Amino acid sequence: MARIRAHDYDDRRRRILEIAAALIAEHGFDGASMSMIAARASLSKPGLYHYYDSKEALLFDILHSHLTALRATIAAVPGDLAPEARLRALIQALLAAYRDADDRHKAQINDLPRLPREQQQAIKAIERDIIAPFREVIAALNPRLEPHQLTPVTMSLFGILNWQYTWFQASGRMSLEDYGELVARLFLDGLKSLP
Amino acid sequence: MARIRAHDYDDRRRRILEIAAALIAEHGFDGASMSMIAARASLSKPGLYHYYDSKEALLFDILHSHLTALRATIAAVPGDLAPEARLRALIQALLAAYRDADDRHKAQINDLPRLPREQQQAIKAIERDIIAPFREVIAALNPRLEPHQLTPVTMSLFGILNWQYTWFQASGRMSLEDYGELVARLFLDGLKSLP
DNA sequence: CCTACCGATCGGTAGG
DNA sequence: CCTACCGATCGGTAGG
Repeated sequence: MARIRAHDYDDRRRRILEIAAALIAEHGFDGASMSMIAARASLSKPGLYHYYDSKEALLFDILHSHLTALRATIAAVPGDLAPEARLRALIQALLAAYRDADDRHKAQINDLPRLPREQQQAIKAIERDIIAPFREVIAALNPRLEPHQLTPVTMSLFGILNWQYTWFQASGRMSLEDYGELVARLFLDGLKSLP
Repeated sequence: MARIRAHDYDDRRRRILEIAAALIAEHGFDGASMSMIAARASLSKPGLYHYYDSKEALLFDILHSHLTALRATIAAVPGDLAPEARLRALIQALLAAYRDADDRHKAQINDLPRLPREQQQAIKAIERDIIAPFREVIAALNPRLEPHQLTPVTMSLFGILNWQYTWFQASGRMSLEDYGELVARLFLDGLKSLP
């Protein structure tokens, strides 16, 4: 028989996830203890374990929910745009989804290897789903690119986008949308002149 | 009185540093224990502490020696080249220095926040020395760029270069030099057409 | 330079 | 008897 759960169980779980992501981003997966996470969530440690069976399950949920949301955002970008407009829209969608997700993004980059192999592969499969639309529109934008160049070119764009969290300041003189437009121009004009 | 040290003290220390960088890259700073590092280096734990006074000192030496070497490589790039040739040379120099330095690079990206504030700032100062020549040549290549655009454009290039370790396979069909040339073309042609 | 340890804290779970 | 926790402590291991 199914357990009865508090009516706000899902909300509480989500709140714990966000608190844990912030602490893991700050201290690393091993440095952020379940005690710290529990304390920050105003829970006892057994109370925390009521929501997540293990520290590993918590990390998996952080990464899985983050990447699932990114994938949904990318999948929602209209497919019938012209290639150039579509790449702009994909770049803006990804940057917008990264907004306020620095903690999860950092956990993804730093702590994915802390998960067991099968869970890592589940996460990496979602990463590939996110990359695929970019790869396809890049191939459409420059048909001269040879297959073995497509991954390096696509990953160059992801380098730009995934590195942004290390230096971008929302308080600076450039908005994230402006940066998306800058990246789109930089990359599109460079791409056109390849190889 | 100064202790007498083994004639190969510095070599042994360097070997420990490389072993430690590999283990920290694999397991994270907190996940790589001093016992693991000692065992891998065929040392007892107190033996390891003969070479490094603390785990923190070991991490600092990994990052400091890595970034000092990068800075020297960048500083050795001729200053009298034309801007376009100079940017190509800077890109190739940085990628060449990253070769076989994935462990140190990963430690830099993931574990810098594990150091105390002052040591972090010492490392970040070297990072700025590495970035500065890129910034200057980018400004020379496109004088239309406004000051507040210079950091985003420069960091876009560093995103490309610093992300490379996550996907690049030396065994693939593209060499690191070829990738450097691809990045130079992509970035230079994009840069010219900004803003 | 070793074995043998320490104070503390880890992730996880017992009884109530 | 249930769920939803608590205070206390488990076996192991961390850095030193």
